[in-house]
Amino acid sequence: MNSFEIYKLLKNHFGEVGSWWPKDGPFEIVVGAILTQQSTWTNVEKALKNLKDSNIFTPNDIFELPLEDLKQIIKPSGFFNQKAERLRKISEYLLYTYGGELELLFAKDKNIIRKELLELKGIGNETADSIILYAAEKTEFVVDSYTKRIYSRLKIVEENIKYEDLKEYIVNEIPENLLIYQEFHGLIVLLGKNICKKKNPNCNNCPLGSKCNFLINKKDINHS
DNA sequence: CTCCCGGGCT
DNA sequence: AGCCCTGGAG
Repeated sequence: MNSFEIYKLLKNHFGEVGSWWPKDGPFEIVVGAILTQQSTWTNVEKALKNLKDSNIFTPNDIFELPLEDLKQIIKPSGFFNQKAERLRKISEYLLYTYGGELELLFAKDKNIIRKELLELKGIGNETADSIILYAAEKTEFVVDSYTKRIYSRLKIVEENIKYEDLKEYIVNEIPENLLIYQEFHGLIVLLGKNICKKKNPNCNNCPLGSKCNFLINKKDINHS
């Protein structure tokens, strides 16, 4: 089973997820990408709502906000000490380098954008790719822990495959198309959080169930 | 490998 | 009470 078949099965099961990432402007996507690291989206939404309620919308708004205030505002998303400092640094960078205009950064080639993003503390592979895919809207595929878990349970790749290797593997099996990249990652997240869960996976309702023998393998291990 | 951390789910 | 969450840095 190749990645495009997986995509189609997931889309069939979950339906249209569209571009999936909430789109209230590119900067909010950047902020959301930082806040959602190792945190649930429901908690991120609380933090994003706090930001809106405090009239914080731009890199300038964040940079001018006292750090302690920012920490309190984003607290629900967890890791708030680190995330506040990183958001502040990133806002400062965008402000000084691009006058706060993300479009100036996004006008560059996606490989350049990626390199620049990765130099910022707090932005690693997945966050950089999420920003490029959903905020800059360029065809950069996003891989995450769900993707790794699903692909390794399907026995398609090894469990500890590197980020870049898994990304390369998938990209070579699907059309280079923005909406497909955006949707596929969204569908993988839906599967990973609702069905192919870390503990107690719901294999009975899995759209990939017939192609996957994760539970069977697990039982074999438990019986031996 | 360990720390960072609140909130939701079980 | 314990586990997990759309990671990243040191």
